[in-house]
Amino acid sequence: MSELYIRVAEDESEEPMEIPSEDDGTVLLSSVAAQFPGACGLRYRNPESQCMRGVRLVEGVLHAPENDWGNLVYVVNYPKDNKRKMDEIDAASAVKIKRGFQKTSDLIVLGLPWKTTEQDLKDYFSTFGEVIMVQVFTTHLVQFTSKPLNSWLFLLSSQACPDEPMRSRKIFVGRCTEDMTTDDLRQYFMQYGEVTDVFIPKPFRAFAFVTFADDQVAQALCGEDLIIKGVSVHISNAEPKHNNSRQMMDRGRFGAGGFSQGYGSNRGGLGSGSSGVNFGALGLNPAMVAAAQAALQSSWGMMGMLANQQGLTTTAGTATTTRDQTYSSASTSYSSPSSASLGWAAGTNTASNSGFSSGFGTSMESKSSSWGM
DNA sequence: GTTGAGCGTT
Repeated sequence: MSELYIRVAEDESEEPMEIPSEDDGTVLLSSVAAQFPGACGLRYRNPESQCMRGVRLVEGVLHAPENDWGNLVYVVNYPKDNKRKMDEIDAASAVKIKRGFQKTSDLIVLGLPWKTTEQDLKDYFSTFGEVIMVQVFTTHLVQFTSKPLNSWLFLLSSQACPDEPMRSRKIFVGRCTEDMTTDDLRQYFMQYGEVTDVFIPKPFRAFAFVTFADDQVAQALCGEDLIIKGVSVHISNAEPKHNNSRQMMDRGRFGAGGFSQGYGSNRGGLGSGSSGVNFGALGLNPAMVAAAQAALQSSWGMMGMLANQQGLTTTAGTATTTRDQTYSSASTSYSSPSSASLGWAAGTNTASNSGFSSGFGTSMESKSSSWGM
Protein backbone atom coordinates (compact mmCIF):
# COMPACT_ATOMS: atom_id res chain seq x y z
CA MET A 1 0.00 0.00 0.00
CA SER A 2 1.33 3.40 -0.87
CA GLU A 3 1.77 5.81 1.92
CA LEU A 4 -1.43 7.33 3.07
CA TYR A 5 -2.05 10.39 5.14
CA ILE A 6 -5.03 11.26 7.21
CA ARG A 7 -6.05 14.77 8.07
CA VAL A 8 -5.90 15.70 11.71
CA ALA A 9 -6.64 18.97 13.43
CA GLU A 10 -6.82 20.24 16.96
CA ASP A 11 -10.25 21.55 16.28
CA GLU A 12 -12.70 21.25 13.46
CA SER A 13 -12.15 24.88 12.61
CA GLU A 14 -8.38 24.60 12.54
CA GLU A 15 -6.31 23.79 9.53
CA PRO A 16 -5.69 20.06 9.42
CA MET A 17 -2.28 18.48 9.35
CA GLU A 18 -1.56 15.34 7.42
CA ILE A 19 -0.43 12.42 9.54
CA PRO A 20 1.05 9.33 7.92
CA SER A 21 -0.58 5.96 8.30
CA GLU A 22 1.13 2.62 8.58
CA ASP A 23 1.32 0.01 5.87
CA ASP A 24 -1.69 -1.78 7.23
CA GLY A 25 -3.80 1.32 7.06
CA THR A 26 -3.73 2.04 10.76
CA VAL A 27 -2.36 5.20 12.30
CA LEU A 28 -0.16 5.15 15.31
CA LEU A 29 -1.17 7.31 18.19
CA SER A 30 2.47 8.16 18.47
CA SER A 31 2.36 9.63 14.98
CA VAL A 32 -0.47 11.85 16.05
CA ALA A 33 1.20 12.73 19.32
CA ALA A 34 4.35 13.64 17.45
CA GLN A 35 2.46 16.55 15.92
CA PHE A 36 -0.02 17.08 18.71
CA PRO A 37 1.83 16.52 21.96
CA GLY A 38 -0.41 15.12 24.63
CA ALA A 39 -2.89 13.63 22.19
CA CYS A 40 -4.60 10.56 23.52
CA GLY A 41 -6.91 9.72 20.66
CA LEU A 42 -8.90 10.91 17.67
CA ARG A 43 -12.51 11.60 16.99
CA TYR A 44 -14.46 12.66 13.94
CA ARG A 45 -17.87 13.90 13.03
CA ASN A 46 -20.05 11.17 11.65
CA PRO A 47 -21.51 12.60 8.40
CA GLU A 48 -24.72 10.71 8.88
CA SER A 49 -25.52 11.41 12.49
CA GLN A 50 -23.51 14.60 12.80
CA CYS A 51 -22.34 13.26 16.12
CA MET A 52 -18.72 13.08 17.10
CA ARG A 53 -17.38 9.57 17.04
CA GLY A 54 -14.30 8.19 18.63
CA VAL A 55 -11.71 6.37 16.59
CA ARG A 56 -10.92 2.89 17.79
CA LEU A 57 -7.65 2.84 19.69
CA VAL A 58 -6.04 -0.46 20.58
CA GLU A 59 -2.67 -0.45 22.24
CA GLY A 60 -1.51 2.71 20.63
CA VAL A 61 -2.88 1.90 17.22
CA LEU A 62 -5.72 3.89 15.72
CA HIS A 63 -8.00 1.97 13.42
CA ALA A 64 -9.85 3.53 10.54
CA PRO A 65 -13.61 3.59 10.93
CA GLU A 66 -15.14 1.14 8.45
CA ASN A 67 -11.57 0.34 7.44
CA ASP A 68 -11.34 3.55 5.50
CA TRP A 69 -10.12 6.85 6.81
CA GLY A 70 -11.89 8.59 3.96
CA ASN A 71 -11.46 12.27 3.56
CA LEU A 72 -12.68 13.25 6.98
CA VAL A 73 -10.87 15.61 9.26
CA TYR A 74 -10.04 13.90 12.50
CA VAL A 75 -9.91 15.90 15.67
CA VAL A 76 -7.34 15.32 18.35
CA ASN A 77 -8.49 14.16 21.75
CA TYR A 78 -6.67 15.35 24.79
CA PRO A 79 -7.00 14.09 28.34
CA LYS A 80 -9.76 15.87 30.16
CA ASP A 81 -7.51 17.28 32.81
CA ASN A 82 -5.08 18.56 30.24
CA LYS A 83 -5.97 22.13 30.98
CA ARG A 84 -5.21 21.98 34.64
CA LYS A 85 -3.03 24.74 35.81
CA MET A 86 0.04 24.24 37.85
CA ASP A 87 -1.54 25.52 41.02
CA GLU A 88 -4.26 22.94 40.67
CA ILE A 89 -1.88 20.09 40.62
CA ASP A 90 -1.66 18.42 43.95
CA ALA A 91 1.39 18.67 46.08
CA ALA A 92 2.59 15.22 45.27
CA SER A 93 2.64 16.00 41.60
CA ALA A 94 4.42 19.22 42.19
CA VAL A 95 7.13 17.40 44.03
CA LYS A 96 7.61 15.03 41.16
CA ILE A 97 7.71 17.84 38.69
CA LYS A 98 10.32 19.60 40.70
CA ARG A 99 12.37 16.48 40.52
CA GLY A 100 12.48 16.76 36.80
CA PHE A 101 9.47 14.85 35.69
CA GLN A 102 8.40 17.58 33.39
CA LYS A 103 11.26 16.75 31.09
CA THR A 104 10.21 13.17 30.76
CA SER A 105 7.79 12.19 28.10
CA ASP A 106 8.67 8.60 27.38
CA LEU A 107 9.18 6.12 30.11
CA ILE A 108 10.28 2.58 30.43
CA VAL A 109 9.11 0.90 33.56
CA LEU A 110 10.91 -2.20 34.63
CA GLY A 111 10.42 -4.57 37.46
CA LEU A 112 6.68 -4.73 37.26
CA PRO A 113 4.82 -7.53 38.88
CA TRP A 114 3.40 -9.88 36.31
CA LYS A 115 -0.11 -9.04 37.28
CA THR A 116 0.31 -5.34 36.62
CA THR A 117 -2.15 -4.21 34.00
CA GLU A 118 -1.98 -1.30 31.66
CA GLN A 119 -4.85 0.24 33.52
CA ASP A 120 -2.97 -0.10 36.79
CA LEU A 121 -0.09 1.77 35.29
CA LYS A 122 -2.24 4.40 33.74
CA ASP A 123 -3.97 4.99 37.05
CA TYR A 124 -0.69 5.23 38.84
CA PHE A 125 1.05 7.54 36.45
CA SER A 126 -1.97 9.75 36.02
CA THR A 127 -1.20 11.21 39.41
CA PHE A 128 1.83 12.82 37.82
CA GLY A 129 0.18 14.09 34.69
CA GLU A 130 -1.53 13.01 31.58
CA VAL A 131 -0.75 9.55 30.36
CA ILE A 132 -0.95 9.28 26.61
CA MET A 133 -0.36 5.64 26.12
CA VAL A 134 0.61 2.60 28.05
CA GLN A 135 1.85 -0.69 26.76
CA VAL A 136 2.93 -3.63 28.81
CA PHE A 137 5.33 -6.10 27.35
CA THR A 138 6.46 -9.36 28.68
CA THR A 139 10.10 -9.99 28.05
CA HIS A 140 9.65 -12.60 25.41
CA LEU A 141 7.73 -10.15 23.31
CA VAL A 142 10.26 -7.41 23.50
CA GLN A 143 12.22 -6.93 20.38
CA PHE A 144 12.79 -3.31 19.78
CA THR A 145 15.34 -0.80 18.78
CA SER A 146 15.39 2.66 20.24
CA LYS A 147 13.27 3.98 17.41
CA PRO A 148 9.83 3.21 18.79
CA LEU A 149 10.75 4.96 21.99
CA ASN A 150 10.51 8.30 20.31
CA SER A 151 7.01 9.06 21.32
CA TRP A 152 5.57 6.14 23.14
CA LEU A 153 5.35 5.25 26.71
CA PHE A 154 6.82 1.84 26.97
CA LEU A 155 6.31 -0.33 29.91
CA LEU A 156 8.40 -3.37 30.15
CA SER A 157 7.20 -6.08 32.39
CA SER A 158 10.27 -7.74 33.56
CA GLN A 159 9.74 -9.87 36.55
CA ALA A 160 10.89 -13.03 34.90
CA CYS A 161 11.30 -14.79 38.19
CA PRO A 162 8.29 -13.85 40.26
CA ASP A 163 9.22 -16.43 42.82
CA GLU A 164 12.12 -14.32 43.92
CA PRO A 165 11.08 -11.05 45.42
CA MET A 166 14.25 -9.49 46.62
CA ARG A 167 13.61 -5.85 47.18
CA SER A 168 14.10 -4.41 50.55
CA ARG A 169 11.16 -4.43 52.87
CA LYS A 170 12.87 -1.87 55.02
CA ILE A 171 12.90 1.86 54.56
CA PHE A 172 15.19 4.47 55.93
CA VAL A 173 13.39 7.35 57.58
CA GLY A 174 15.55 10.43 57.62
CA ARG A 175 15.12 13.73 59.46
CA CYS A 176 13.35 12.15 62.38
CA THR A 177 12.91 14.19 65.49
CA GLU A 178 13.63 12.99 68.95
CA ASP A 179 9.98 12.95 69.96
CA MET A 180 9.16 10.29 67.39
CA THR A 181 8.82 7.01 69.18
CA THR A 182 8.76 3.58 67.66
CA ASP A 183 5.06 3.53 68.39
CA ASP A 184 4.58 6.81 66.58
CA LEU A 185 6.32 5.48 63.54
CA ARG A 186 4.51 2.20 63.65
CA GLN A 187 1.19 3.95 63.95
CA TYR A 188 1.99 6.25 61.11
CA PHE A 189 3.33 3.70 58.65
CA MET A 190 0.56 1.21 59.36
CA GLN A 191 -1.56 3.15 56.91
CA TYR A 192 0.62 1.89 54.09
CA GLY A 193 0.81 -1.72 55.08
CA GLU A 194 1.70 -4.14 57.80
CA VAL A 195 4.71 -2.95 59.74
CA THR A 196 6.87 -5.74 61.05
CA ASP A 197 9.59 -3.72 62.71
CA VAL A 198 10.56 -0.23 63.72
CA PHE A 199 14.09 0.55 64.75
CA ILE A 200 15.29 3.81 66.19
CA PRO A 201 19.00 3.90 66.97
CA LYS A 202 19.93 5.02 70.42
CA PRO A 203 21.23 7.50 71.22
CA PHE A 204 19.17 9.76 69.01
CA ARG A 205 20.53 10.09 65.50
CA ALA A 206 17.60 11.59 63.61
CA PHE A 207 16.76 8.58 61.57
CA ALA A 208 14.90 5.35 61.89
CA PHE A 209 14.14 2.16 60.02
CA VAL A 210 10.74 0.79 59.34
CA THR A 211 10.21 -2.68 57.95
CA PHE A 212 7.07 -3.69 56.14
CA ALA A 213 5.71 -7.13 55.54
CA ASP A 214 5.48 -6.27 51.86
CA ASP A 215 8.49 -5.09 49.93
CA GLN A 216 6.30 -3.30 47.45
CA VAL A 217 4.95 -1.09 50.16
CA ALA A 218 8.45 -0.21 51.23
CA GLN A 219 9.65 0.43 47.73
CA ALA A 220 6.65 2.54 46.87
CA LEU A 221 7.44 4.89 49.73
CA CYS A 222 11.04 5.43 48.78
CA GLY A 223 11.77 8.93 47.66
CA GLU A 224 8.77 10.35 49.43
CA ASP A 225 8.72 13.16 51.90
CA LEU A 226 6.15 12.43 54.54
CA ILE A 227 4.84 14.48 57.41
CA ILE A 228 5.01 12.74 60.76
CA LYS A 229 4.09 14.66 63.89
CA GLY A 230 4.28 17.80 61.84
CA VAL A 231 7.78 17.09 60.66
CA SER A 232 8.84 16.30 57.13
CA VAL A 233 10.78 13.09 57.06
CA HIS A 234 12.45 11.67 54.02
CA ILE A 235 12.07 8.07 53.00
CA SER A 236 14.75 6.19 51.18
CA ASN A 237 15.96 2.68 50.77
CA ALA A 238 17.52 1.18 53.80
CA GLU A 239 21.05 0.32 52.97
CA PRO A 240 21.92 -3.22 53.77
CA LYS A 241 23.57 -3.48 57.10
CA HIS A 242 27.21 -4.22 56.83
CA ASN A 243 27.91 -7.87 56.62
CA ASN A 244 29.60 -10.12 54.19
CA SER A 245 26.76 -12.30 53.19
CA ARG A 246 26.95 -13.25 49.59
CA GLN A 247 24.00 -15.49 49.38
CA MET A 248 22.18 -13.14 47.10
CA MET A 249 25.05 -12.73 44.78
CA ASP A 250 25.58 -16.27 43.76
CA ARG A 251 22.34 -17.03 42.14
CA GLY A 252 23.55 -16.25 38.65
CA ARG A 253 20.54 -14.21 37.77
CA PHE A 254 22.35 -12.43 35.04
CA GLY A 255 24.53 -14.98 33.48
CA ALA A 256 25.81 -14.91 29.98
CA GLY A 257 24.00 -12.30 27.99
CA GLY A 258 22.69 -10.47 30.94
CA PHE A 259 24.11 -7.96 33.26
CA SER A 260 24.65 -7.71 36.90
CA GLN A 261 24.71 -4.90 39.30
CA GLY A 262 27.54 -3.88 41.50
CA TYR A 263 25.17 -4.88 44.11
CA GLY A 264 26.70 -3.82 47.33
CA SER A 265 27.98 -0.56 46.02
CA ASN A 266 24.80 1.21 45.34
CA ARG A 267 22.51 2.63 47.87
CA GLY A 268 18.99 2.53 46.73
CA GLY A 269 19.64 -0.31 44.39
CA LEU A 270 16.77 -2.62 44.00
CA GLY A 271 19.04 -5.55 43.76
CA SER A 272 19.48 -7.78 40.83
CA GLY A 273 16.93 -10.08 42.26
CA SER A 274 14.17 -7.64 41.61
CA SER A 275 14.34 -8.03 37.92
CA GLY A 276 14.59 -11.05 35.76
CA VAL A 277 15.23 -9.12 32.62
CA ASN A 278 17.94 -10.50 30.54
CA PHE A 279 18.81 -7.32 28.79
CA GLY A 280 21.38 -8.90 26.61
CA ALA A 281 18.71 -11.04 25.05
CA LEU A 282 16.42 -8.16 24.36
CA GLY A 283 18.47 -6.63 21.64
CA LEU A 284 19.05 -3.53 23.69
CA ASN A 285 22.04 -1.47 22.89
CA PRO A 286 24.52 -0.61 25.60
CA ALA A 287 23.04 2.81 26.13
CA MET A 288 19.63 1.36 26.70
CA VAL A 289 20.99 -1.16 29.08
CA ALA A 290 22.77 1.61 30.88
CA ALA A 291 19.62 3.59 31.21
CA ALA A 292 17.70 0.59 32.35
CA GLN A 293 20.39 -0.23 34.80
CA ALA A 294 20.50 3.26 36.15
CA ALA A 295 16.82 3.24 36.61
CA LEU A 296 16.83 -0.09 38.30
CA GLN A 297 19.18 1.45 40.77
CA SER A 298 16.83 4.24 41.47
CA SER A 299 14.66 3.89 44.47
CA TRP A 300 11.44 3.94 42.64
CA GLY A 301 9.92 0.99 44.15
CA MET A 302 6.88 -0.53 42.70
CA MET A 303 7.32 1.07 39.38
CA GLY A 304 10.89 0.13 39.62
CA MET A 305 12.44 2.03 36.88
CA LEU A 306 11.92 4.99 34.74
CA ALA A 307 14.13 6.33 32.05
CA ASN A 308 13.30 8.77 29.40
CA GLN A 309 14.49 8.53 25.89
CA GLN A 310 17.07 11.15 26.52
CA GLY A 311 18.58 8.91 29.03
CA LEU A 312 18.58 6.13 26.58
CA THR A 313 20.42 8.10 24.02
CA THR A 314 22.79 10.12 26.08
CA THR A 315 24.15 7.45 28.30
CA ALA A 316 26.00 5.78 25.52
CA GLY A 317 29.29 7.37 26.36
CA THR A 318 28.98 6.87 30.03
CA ALA A 319 27.90 3.32 30.25
CA THR A 320 31.01 2.54 32.06
CA THR A 321 31.88 0.94 35.27
CA THR A 322 31.74 3.50 37.97
CA ARG A 323 30.92 1.23 40.77
CA ASP A 324 31.26 3.77 43.46
CA GLN A 325 28.78 6.12 42.01
CA THR A 326 25.62 6.09 43.95
CA TYR A 327 22.10 7.11 43.26
CA SER A 328 20.90 8.76 46.32
CA SER A 329 17.47 9.27 44.93
CA ALA A 330 15.32 8.56 41.99
CA SER A 331 15.54 12.12 40.87
CA THR A 332 19.22 11.74 40.22
CA SER A 333 18.42 9.29 37.54
CA TYR A 334 15.74 11.42 36.07
CA SER A 335 17.37 14.75 35.96
CA SER A 336 20.80 13.57 35.04
CA PRO A 337 20.38 10.62 32.79
CA SER A 338 23.78 11.21 31.35
CA SER A 339 25.29 10.26 34.64
CA ALA A 340 23.88 6.81 34.42
CA SER A 341 26.43 4.22 35.09
CA LEU A 342 26.56 0.54 35.40
CA GLY A 343 27.67 -1.17 38.47
CA TRP A 344 28.52 -4.37 36.86
CA ALA A 345 31.29 -6.55 37.90
CA ALA A 346 34.90 -5.67 37.98
CA GLY A 347 36.80 -6.67 34.93
CA THR A 348 34.45 -4.97 32.53
CA ASN A 349 35.84 -1.62 33.23
CA THR A 350 35.47 0.10 29.94
CA ALA A 351 32.62 1.22 27.79
CA SER A 352 34.21 -0.18 24.72
CA ASN A 353 34.34 -3.76 25.68
CA SER A 354 32.03 -6.04 23.84
CA GLY A 355 30.94 -7.33 27.02
CA PHE A 356 27.36 -7.90 27.47
CA SER A 357 27.86 -11.56 27.32
CA SER A 358 30.81 -12.06 29.53
CA GLY A 359 32.03 -11.30 32.91
CA PHE A 360 28.81 -10.25 34.47
CA GLY A 361 27.47 -11.62 37.59
CA THR A 362 30.67 -13.22 38.54
CA SER A 363 32.74 -10.79 40.49
CA MET A 364 31.47 -8.95 43.47
CA GLU A 365 33.22 -7.00 46.07
CA SER A 366 33.46 -8.56 49.43
CA LYS A 367 31.44 -5.77 50.87
CA SER A 368 28.51 -6.87 48.84
CA SER A 369 25.69 -7.73 51.02
CA SER A 370 22.18 -8.93 50.90
CA TRP A 371 18.83 -7.50 51.73
CA GLY A 372 18.61 -9.86 54.62
CA MET A 373 18.75 -6.94 56.93
C1' DG B 1 23.06 14.98 63.71
C1' DT B 2 19.95 11.20 56.83
C1' DT B 3 21.96 4.14 57.14
C1' DG B 4 20.69 -0.13 62.84
C1' DA B 5 22.95 -5.09 66.49
C1' DG B 6 25.07 -8.92 68.32
C1' DC B 7 27.04 -13.06 67.77
C1' DG B 8 31.22 -14.58 66.55
C1' DT B 9 34.02 -15.19 62.18
C1' DT B 10 36.09 -18.20 55.44
